[in-house]
Amino acid sequence: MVKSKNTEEKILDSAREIFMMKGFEGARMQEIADHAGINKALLHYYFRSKEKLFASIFNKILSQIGPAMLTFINEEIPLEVKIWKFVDSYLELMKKFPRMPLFIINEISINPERIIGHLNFSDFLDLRKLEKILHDEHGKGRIIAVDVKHFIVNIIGLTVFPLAAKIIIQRNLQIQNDEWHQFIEERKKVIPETIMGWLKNMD
Amino acid sequence: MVKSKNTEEKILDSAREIFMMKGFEGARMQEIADHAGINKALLHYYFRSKEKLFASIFNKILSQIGPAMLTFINEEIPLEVKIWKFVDSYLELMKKFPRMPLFIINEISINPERIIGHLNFSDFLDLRKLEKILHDEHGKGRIIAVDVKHFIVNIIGLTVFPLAAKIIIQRNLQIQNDEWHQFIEERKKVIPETIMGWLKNMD
DNA sequence: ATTTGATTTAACTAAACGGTCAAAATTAGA
DNA sequence: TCTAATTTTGACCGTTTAGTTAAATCAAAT
Repeated sequence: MVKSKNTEEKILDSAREIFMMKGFEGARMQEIADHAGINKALLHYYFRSKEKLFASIFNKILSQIGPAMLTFINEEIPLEVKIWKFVDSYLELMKKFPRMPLFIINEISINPERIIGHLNFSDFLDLRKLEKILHDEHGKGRIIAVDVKHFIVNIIGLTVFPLAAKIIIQRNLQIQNDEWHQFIEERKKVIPETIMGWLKNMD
Repeated sequence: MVKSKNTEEKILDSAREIFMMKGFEGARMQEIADHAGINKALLHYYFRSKEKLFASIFNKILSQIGPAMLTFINEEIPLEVKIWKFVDSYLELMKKFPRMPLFIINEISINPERIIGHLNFSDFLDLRKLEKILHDEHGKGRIIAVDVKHFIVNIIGLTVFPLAAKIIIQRNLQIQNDEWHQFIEERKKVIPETIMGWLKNMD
C-alpha cells in the first residue's frame, strides 16, 4: 500500500510555499499543515521533522534549477545566443517561483552546513569548457580576454539580482506590479547586450 | 542621568551581529544578551521588545548605506569615474559587514510592512538627474540610449550580487577565503568596464 | 463480513521563547 | 554620608513551538 500521493504532494507544495515565504526559521509546521488542509500530526507522519521536511523541498528545488539552465552551453550557437538562452530559461523558471533565488541564497548563507553536497552547479556548468569557449573567441579576435569567474558572476548577477531584490527595486524605481513582467522581459534583451558590449569593447 | 552609553552600544553591536547572522526569526534575545555580556532582562530594559530592538539596528544600518554612496552623482567627473566611485564606496562599506546586503534584501522581502518609510534611495539617488546625465551623454554621441532603470539595476546587481551570494560563489568558483578580497578588488575594475562596454557598444 | 495494515485525528508533552517583576547593586547629586 | 534615581540581576510567567501518542478511520485483500 502506498502513502497517498495526493497528501504527500499537497504537503510538499505547501511546505515549499510557506518555507519560501517565511524562511526556515519563520515557517511554522502548523501553518504548513493548515495550508495543506491536514493535521499537524499527519505532517510529522509523512516527514518526521521540520528539518527533514525542509531538506526534502530544498533538494527538490535545487535539482530543478540545474537542468533548466543546463542545455545552452553545449549547443553550437553563437555566444550571445547562449547567454540569451541562459537568461531566458532562468527568468522563465523563476516566473513560477519568484522568491526562489532569494530563498536559496539566504538559507545557504545562514546555514551552510545543512546544504553541503547539494549545491554545486559544477554538475551542469563546466568551468573549463566555458573557459575554453571564451579563450577561443578571444583567439579569433572576437572578444577581449576576460576572467571566466567574472563572466559567470556578471551574467548571474545581472539575471538573479532583480528577482532577489524585486520588492526594493519595485518600490524605488516605481515599477508597478503590472509593469514588472514587462521589465523582466526587457532584461532578456539588456543582459546579453550588456555582456556582449563588455566582451566586444575593444579600444 | 544617562543610560550607560557603553551598555546600549554593546547591545546594538551584538544585536546587529546576531540579527545579520541569523535573521529576525532565527535570532534569539538570549543569544544577543549573551553576546553583549548582559542579562536578558537588561536587554528588555533598554529595548522593550525584539521588534523594537530590530527596528533600531535596521534603521541605523539603512541610514548608513545611503550617504556612503551619495557623493558620486553630483561631482563633475566622467561617467565611468562616477560608476567606479559608487562601486568602490559600496564594496568598501560592505567589507565591514559582508552579510549586510543579503540581510537587508531578505528582511524587507519577508516582511515589507515592517519597513515602510525607511527604504527609499530616492533620498540619495535622484532618478531624474541620472536620467538627464545619460540623456546628455547620448546626445553628445558618447553612449547608446539606455533606460535608466536597467542602468541602475545593472550596476547594483553587478555590485551587490557577489556579496549577497558570497558562499555559493566561493564554493562553486572555488575561491578560497584569502582570495576573496582579491576577487572583490577585481570587481572594482570589471564592473565599470562592463557598464561602459555596454554603453559604448555602438555598432 | 472480517482482518490487517496504512492513514488521519484530537489531545497531549516538554522545551524554548519573549517578556515581566521585584529585589539588589550601582551611581550621582545634595 | 545619605538619598533617590538609575542600572543590573535571578527567578519567574504565559505562550508558542516542534514533536508524540493512542485511538479512530479508512481501504483493500481474504
